[in-house]
Amino acid sequence: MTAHLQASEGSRAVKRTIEFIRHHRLQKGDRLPSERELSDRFGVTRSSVREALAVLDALRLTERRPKSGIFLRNALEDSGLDSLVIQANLDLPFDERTMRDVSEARVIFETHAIRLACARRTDADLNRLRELVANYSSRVQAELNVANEDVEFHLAMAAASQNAIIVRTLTPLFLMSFQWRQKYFSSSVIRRRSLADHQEFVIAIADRDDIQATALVRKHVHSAFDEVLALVEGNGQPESHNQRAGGDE
Amino acid sequence: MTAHLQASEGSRAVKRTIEFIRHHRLQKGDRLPSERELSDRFGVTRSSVREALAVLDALRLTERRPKSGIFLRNALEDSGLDSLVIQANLDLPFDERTMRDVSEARVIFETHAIRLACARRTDADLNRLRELVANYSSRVQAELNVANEDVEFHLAMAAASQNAIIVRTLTPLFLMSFQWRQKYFSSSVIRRRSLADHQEFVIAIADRDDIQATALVRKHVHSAFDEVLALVEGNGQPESHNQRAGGDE
DNA sequence: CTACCAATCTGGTAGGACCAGATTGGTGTA
DNA sequence: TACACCAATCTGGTCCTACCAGATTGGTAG
Repeated sequence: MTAHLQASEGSRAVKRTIEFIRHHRLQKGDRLPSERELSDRFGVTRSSVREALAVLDALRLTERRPKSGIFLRNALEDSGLDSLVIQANLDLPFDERTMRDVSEARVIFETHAIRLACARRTDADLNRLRELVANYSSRVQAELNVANEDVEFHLAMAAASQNAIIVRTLTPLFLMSFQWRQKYFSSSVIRRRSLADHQEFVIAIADRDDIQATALVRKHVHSAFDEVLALVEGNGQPESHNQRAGGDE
Repeated sequence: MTAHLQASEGSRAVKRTIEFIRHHRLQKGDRLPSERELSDRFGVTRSSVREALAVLDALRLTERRPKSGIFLRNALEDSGLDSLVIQANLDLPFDERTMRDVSEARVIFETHAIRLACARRTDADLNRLRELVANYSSRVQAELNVANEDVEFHLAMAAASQNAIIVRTLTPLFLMSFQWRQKYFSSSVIRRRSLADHQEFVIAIADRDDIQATALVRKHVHSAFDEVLALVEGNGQPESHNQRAGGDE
């Protein structure tokens, strides 16, 4: 449901193009090879390349100038958050700096989301959170992975802030870390600890206790980040790595 | 440089598809017409439709299931922030609720960005901010629009937080409001007031005075939001409006 | 050295073709 | 009547070819 089981040629082209940009250290304003050359280089049709470029355009990474060429609008590091989700889905690695920034941003954003949730949450929000915790709990007892359910719960908390933009901001931060999350929750101990945290979250939000709630965020996210950082350690830098980038097939 | 002067068929197809989703009130899980039907309906080639769908896929709005169909992955309101930028570029309107959420989110995010900037800003950051203010000032005196320069300055402040994710989060919030910004800064009085604010920002950041800096954010953004809301007032709700949706040309 | 023009290159768009799995509706059987 | 099965149809995925017209460029004439 989350991972693209069989990557389409379009997705491949996106990945290859991003790798190309990284490999050649292209900077803002630099020009990419023409569509025809990229299609040769990647071994796919120009149609597929064009689909990929449409995506990169939407992510504000490239700019296609008619009758002229394809140019880098922003450095890879300056594109939108959604591009991080895509890079994650394509198994492109992140550097530690990015992960650290994501963690910090998540604490900040989620802290405020929770604070607002404490002030504005409706009874419906509360019921939904309780449902999610119940479901989470049953999955934990069944020794199932709860990576999806964890995201669901945290987004539901964010939704209780009644601010859709905050939810839409947190979403990519969760999605881009889905793979780490998957590994993270493979531990039964961690699943149980996480469940306990979630239960505390619900209590705090029910009591509108934003002091307790925000403290929980810090604890919850930081402990998770430490674990994840240990897991991902040694996965490789963003530069010059060829992780499963062998032949065309 | 910002607005696409002549929309490509691919962009048109994106716009038409979003309008289709809105018009038919499609919800998460609903199925869209086939590519071939959309291409008929929009009067463009399937290639163009496919480019558009690739974009909508990247924005996590749709999901293409091979040999089956195109389905809505999320409601329009739940897609990523980048989709808001695209909607803004396509002249698709936002409802007041969204604008209010954006304003609130911007205050929250930017407040934290400034706080971090006060703590972490380097001398280089400070120099850059001063350069930008100088440029801003000269443009104000020349009675030029400073919509671009305003975004530049605020993003530079965010960059001084040394957290790239925060910058990448604020970017779409600025970009999606570029049109309002354009109108907003058409007033000479507002340009001067904004310049004064910016100068105060630099002083606060130079002194690492996060109390003053965060207070400035609130004042700066709120006053701007009020003005903008007045400007946009009566632009129409997100439903059933046909703002310049007449003939094909 | 400069001005100018034509060959070339580039993105944009159209249209057609084939593949193979998903879907569906009708048929024949129990 | 109800169910199982199969073939026609539909769908997304990919490839290929062909034009168009503006941007670019390299060589040539002045």
